[in-house]
Amino acid sequence: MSVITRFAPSPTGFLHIGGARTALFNWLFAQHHGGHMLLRIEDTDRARSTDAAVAAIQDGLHWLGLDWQGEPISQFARAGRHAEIARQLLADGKAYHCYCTPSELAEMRETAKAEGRSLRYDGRWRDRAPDEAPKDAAPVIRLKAPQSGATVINDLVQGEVTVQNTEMDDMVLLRADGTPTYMLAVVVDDHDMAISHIIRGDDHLTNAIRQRQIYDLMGWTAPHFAHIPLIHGADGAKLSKRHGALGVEAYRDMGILPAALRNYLLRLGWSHGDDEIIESEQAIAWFDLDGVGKSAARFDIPRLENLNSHYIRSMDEGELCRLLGAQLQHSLDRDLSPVELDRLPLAIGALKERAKTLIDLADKAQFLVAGRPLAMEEKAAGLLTGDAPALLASAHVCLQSVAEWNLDALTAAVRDLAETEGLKLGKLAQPLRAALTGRNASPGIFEVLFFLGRQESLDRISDHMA
RNA sequence: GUCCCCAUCGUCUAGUGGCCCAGGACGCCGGCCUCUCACGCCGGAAACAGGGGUUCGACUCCCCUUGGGGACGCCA
Repeated sequence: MSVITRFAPSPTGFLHIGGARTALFNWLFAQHHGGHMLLRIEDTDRARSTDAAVAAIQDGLHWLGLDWQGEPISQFARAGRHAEIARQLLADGKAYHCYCTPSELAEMRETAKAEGRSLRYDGRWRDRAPDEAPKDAAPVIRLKAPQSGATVINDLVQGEVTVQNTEMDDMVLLRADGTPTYMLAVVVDDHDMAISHIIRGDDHLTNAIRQRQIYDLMGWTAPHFAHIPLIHGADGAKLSKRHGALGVEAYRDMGILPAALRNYLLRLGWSHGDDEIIESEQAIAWFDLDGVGKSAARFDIPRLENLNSHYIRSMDEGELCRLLGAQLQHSLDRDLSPVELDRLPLAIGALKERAKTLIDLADKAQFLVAGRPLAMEEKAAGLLTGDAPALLASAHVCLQSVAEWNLDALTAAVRDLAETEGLKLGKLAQPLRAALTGRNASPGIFEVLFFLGRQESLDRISDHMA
């Protein structure tokens, strides 16, 4: 049997981080087994579905590097097929018309709550004769669910889950307006699309029991279920808007790399021994459902940033330069000059060791594109007091005479100067750093001189010498 | 309220009855390296929710309690 999974978001917003992980697991599982993933948009709630959300979800998936087979499938477009199944169930005596009004149902729930029972529909139309139906009311179609025994699913993550049928009511399949409910639509679509494995959040666990009843009554073989635990916010509560960054594009904007987010999301709820750094190719080879844990995980930004810094350091430098250039242009709100552009590949190796995010990287590259006179940070300004200006004047003279502006020559020149002045290197390096970068922390001072070039370096030094 | 699920360091987790007075990673603390900041390296503090069983032996199996989460819509 070939493996076909599906990612089935409802288009009511961006690609939620939890949804992203669900998509990743579906994708990985399909890839691992040589199958493929389908994308189905659960848009049967017309009032809440938007095209913008559909686009945002696809963008998010693309950015994350997850692909699916064929065109996205609109669930709403298949409403006719769903209704057909509902009518078939009705004709077979496995479903029935129910004429309860919304207020009647609300009342039912309240009474049940007051009496401490579960909030279920009481099945009052289940066995009524058709001629008792009110003339002017449109009915819904409800499933005639089994009333005794139990319904069981063998979940690939959660194990065997059993619910007594007395705990469940007759769910609505088709609304009074003839449109299908989610519960019916998922089952029909998953069946028609030949989905072999349903991998989704465990908030759907009890839904799986209800869906199982439909499969059984239709005489269909149910797919394998795998309900993965939810992701919680850093405070342990359910992830919500109050926790800030939620959509994958928010992480992109924070300067997180797709590879890092993938690795992070993978390790949230799934493990392979003590392995931490797992790139996609390895993940595909290793991923399986038995590595998925059963308990919810909290989202931890420092951990994500740590992984991100790893991927920043290990990614192709040319590609990283391109990302850095784009980020710099964005924050500067101007194009980079050819001279500035040329500094990027020189400095990228030193810069990437120090960055946790792309934003961070651009910030640390700031001195490469800053105009004179340099804006001084407070701690840098402090390094330029006392005999620093005089020291810088000596440095200016010394550096002016450097024949070849390369790392070796610059290292030798600065070290020699420190020695002749009788100073520890730090005494000279810090004022130089301040003058050259406007900060008290940067890549090594010889490198900074090299990246900036002779003219720019001398100019920046002269701005602060006595 | 009813039903379902879950429970190892602050966080993510390894652990499938003896290999565990519990291992790794992030974070944190200390040190080394050092022109600063990072990187890297070395070291440290830090957990089996509680109580009963089962067993020669429980982190591992069973039960209860507690705590957390989820579901109870003509939403998905």
